[in-house]
Amino acid sequence: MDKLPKQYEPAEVEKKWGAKWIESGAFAAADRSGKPPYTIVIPPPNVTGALHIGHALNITLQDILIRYKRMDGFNALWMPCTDHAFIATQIVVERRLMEEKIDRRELGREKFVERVWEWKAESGGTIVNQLKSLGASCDWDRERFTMDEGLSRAVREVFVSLYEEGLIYKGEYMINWCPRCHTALSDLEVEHHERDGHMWHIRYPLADGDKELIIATTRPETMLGDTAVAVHPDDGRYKSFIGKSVVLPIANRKIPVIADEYVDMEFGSGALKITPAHDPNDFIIGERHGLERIKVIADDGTMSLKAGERYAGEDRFEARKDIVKKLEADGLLVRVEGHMSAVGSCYRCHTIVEPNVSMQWFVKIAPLAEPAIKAVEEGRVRFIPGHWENLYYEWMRNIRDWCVSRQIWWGHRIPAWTCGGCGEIMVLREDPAECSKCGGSELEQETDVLDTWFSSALWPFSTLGWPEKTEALKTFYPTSVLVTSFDIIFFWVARMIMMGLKFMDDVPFHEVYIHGLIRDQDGQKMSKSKGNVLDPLDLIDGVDLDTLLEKRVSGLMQDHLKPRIEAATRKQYPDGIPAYGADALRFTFASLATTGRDIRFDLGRIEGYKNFCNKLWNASRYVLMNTENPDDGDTQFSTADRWILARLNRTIESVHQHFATYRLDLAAQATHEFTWHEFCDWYLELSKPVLQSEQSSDAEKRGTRKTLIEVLETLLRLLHPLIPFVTEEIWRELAPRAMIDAETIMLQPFPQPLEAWQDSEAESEMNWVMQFILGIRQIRGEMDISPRKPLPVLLQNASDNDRDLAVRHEELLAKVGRTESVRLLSADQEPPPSATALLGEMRVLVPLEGIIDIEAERARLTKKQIGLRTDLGKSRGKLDKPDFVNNAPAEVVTKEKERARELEGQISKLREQIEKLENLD
RNA sequence: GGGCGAUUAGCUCAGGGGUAGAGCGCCACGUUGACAUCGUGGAGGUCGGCGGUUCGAAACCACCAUCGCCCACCA
Repeated sequence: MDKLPKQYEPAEVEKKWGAKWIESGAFAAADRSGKPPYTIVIPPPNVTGALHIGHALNITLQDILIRYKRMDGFNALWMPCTDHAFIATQIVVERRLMEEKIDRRELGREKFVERVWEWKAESGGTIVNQLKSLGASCDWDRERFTMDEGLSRAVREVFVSLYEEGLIYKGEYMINWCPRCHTALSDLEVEHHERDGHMWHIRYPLADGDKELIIATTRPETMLGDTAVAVHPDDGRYKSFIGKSVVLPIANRKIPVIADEYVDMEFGSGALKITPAHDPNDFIIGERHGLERIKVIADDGTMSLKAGERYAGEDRFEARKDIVKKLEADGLLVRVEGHMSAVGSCYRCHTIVEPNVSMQWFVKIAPLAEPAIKAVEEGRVRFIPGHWENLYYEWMRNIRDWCVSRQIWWGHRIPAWTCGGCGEIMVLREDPAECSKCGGSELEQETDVLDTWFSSALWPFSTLGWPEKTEALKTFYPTSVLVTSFDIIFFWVARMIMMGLKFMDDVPFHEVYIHGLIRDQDGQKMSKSKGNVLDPLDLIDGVDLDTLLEKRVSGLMQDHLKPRIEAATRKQYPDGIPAYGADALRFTFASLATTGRDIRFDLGRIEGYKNFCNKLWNASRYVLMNTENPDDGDTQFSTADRWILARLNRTIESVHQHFATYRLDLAAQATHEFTWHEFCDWYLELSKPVLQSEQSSDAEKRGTRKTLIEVLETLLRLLHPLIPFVTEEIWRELAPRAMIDAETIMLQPFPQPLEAWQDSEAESEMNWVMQFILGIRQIRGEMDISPRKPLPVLLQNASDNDRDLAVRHEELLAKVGRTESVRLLSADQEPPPSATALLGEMRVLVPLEGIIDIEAERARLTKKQIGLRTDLGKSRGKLDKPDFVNNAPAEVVTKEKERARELEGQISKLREQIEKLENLD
């Protein structure tokens, strides 16, 4: 076989098949067998750069499922897409512009957006290449981008319909404002982190008289915007204050003391400053009491003119310091204490967000949430694992209106126009030429864009052509399963369910398979700023240390982290990362995709699975070498032949089951176990005596050759979804020997269990052979006998069945177990001193003379005996208890009794054997 | 303040009311015509703690501890 090198080299094979598959059109959805459609829509990766290893996991799991279903005959569609990821992408491009010393504002909106499109082309290309390297069998001809024409039309259609229905409204409300990104954020886009802060206690003197209220605050700078102080109406301490005024320090404004039940009497002094323009609660209280909203912090995070000349233009955190100083100087600061509080920050740039009152667009969400909750309750959408449903319910039942407008440039522009003449606001499907009310032509389009998740929410149907009633939409909606990680259940999954139900009148998918998040070896979440990200391509192709270092420290927001990241990287990958190949990476992902939440990525495992690919490769070389000249004469199948088919059959059954329950880890485990430990370790070894022996007939040889081909060919198909490249490469060589003429394994049927392969008789017979050989090996291994030395073996107390099997499998025992001879002892024959293995009631004896250290054998048997005694003790302990015998199921009791009896038998046989050895001294 | 998850061999993780598992690592032996990216054998765990249910718990229940995560307007 000069064609197949001794070692599997993934690089070339993967490159070759990656290209061929795409050319062949095998990835395209097609009704090939009349089975129903099976659809997965990809969670669209952001066009912010390259995919990290978490994406690679997500992609791999989907590809495994889609390849499985495609082979299984379904009309399998995997929709590829990328997401414009508004803020994230805008930040990336802004940063690149900064490197060129260009400010986005100087460039202007139009030019800036052009630059983003350029970036999108580059980044989108990188991503698609990464996907292809992983073997992702997306239907590439259908590839979409959230901002392409069709999807943008869908966005607009949805926006306008919701507006017409009154489910979208514009208004001035409290929102989260990112002073760096200069945009509103939805509640979800704000991350809360506990931070060390302070609580300042400040005197607010009453306007009349010498009394005062003590106010506690964590944000003194907002006091400049206070328009009231609130106390609880039932608070005896302050009843007399209600309706009076206090003088707001520094600002020297009079503000009223109001009563509101929101105030917690127990907390602090029981008096609360009210800043309706900069605190969500105060905003609500302010609405209740008709309070003025004074916006003292401007959109860029500096103090506004309304904060007074002294502070205007000063950064909000600087102003905080200055205000505290001033209060202290004026004797108005009572005390300061340390205080931990959860501070919100922008999920993209981590700037601390400012609660701000602002004119924004909102989606009225409750009417959409209700049916979405019901869909999950009724099981029309099922989460896997199921406990994620709790999280979904929790959020959906407390959901608040969704702020969807963003003050940035990159994204779907809101289709609303304001007439300069009459002020009419129009929300339209088509760009208007004139005002619908006054006919004026001075129309100004809304500058805001939509939350990126607005378009993602439509993804399952917008990508299939909606609002057109396309054939694709009819065929593939609702999709089958959504594969994603838990962190976007709210952002994306919930919103897709809501929008799908609203606009398609059906759920967008039936199942949501939630997989874990990949963490690094220390359990840390992978992130660019931690410098612990891994590029899937670096695992596939390998990377040297210098390149890896360069990748990890370039484009870092915080330079001071560089040395630490460098040191950690050098320590963990002193020689860079070797090339493992895509199959090894995929198999690793599959085997790590357990039900838990986190996945610690462990290089040890990927190395093991690279070896697995090599093992399969070499097993295949063996099969190919031994099946070169097939002929179609008579065949006779050995027990081993029947056994391996029976084992294969069981493996196929379990793989189907594991795929159905999304336990790809178990599917990987089952195939790994079969391939390595049954097919390679046993069957290939058992096939050698047959193929190499002069004694075996041509029919027997044909039987074994045929089985080798049949098992391997089936196994390749079974493994293909997990490790597509290496299986395809081998399969192409092997297929002609299996009389299969086809271009690709990808479209071959996925193996099905066959009744004809079931064979429990062969399984128990082979079990005997294997136990026999294992016994001999154990003696060999523990007695330090060379594996090459053939051993004479004597059988004592053999049953008829034992005799039968020993004769029938003499050849296997000789070649695989390396026995020199196997002789039966009759009942009255006294065996020579021997090393012993037990096989049921039979003793397998290896005469010691000249071979074995008697003392060592005695020690070995004694040790074994102690182990068995411990087990027997436990077993008897159970059987001696009447409670057990009376209450446990009869079946269990019987089994336990049998077990005890067997242990007793084995112990006594060992004892006799030990005694014999002792008598030799 | 609510909620979720995890805790099993040195490491990474499966499992699951009746005999404690895998891979890697470790020790010993071994270049037999698929594979040294390998083979054979071996060592290694009172399954986080304390109770409860049960004939029987590592598994089920309650509580606790540790770690991780999500949600949350107590200033």
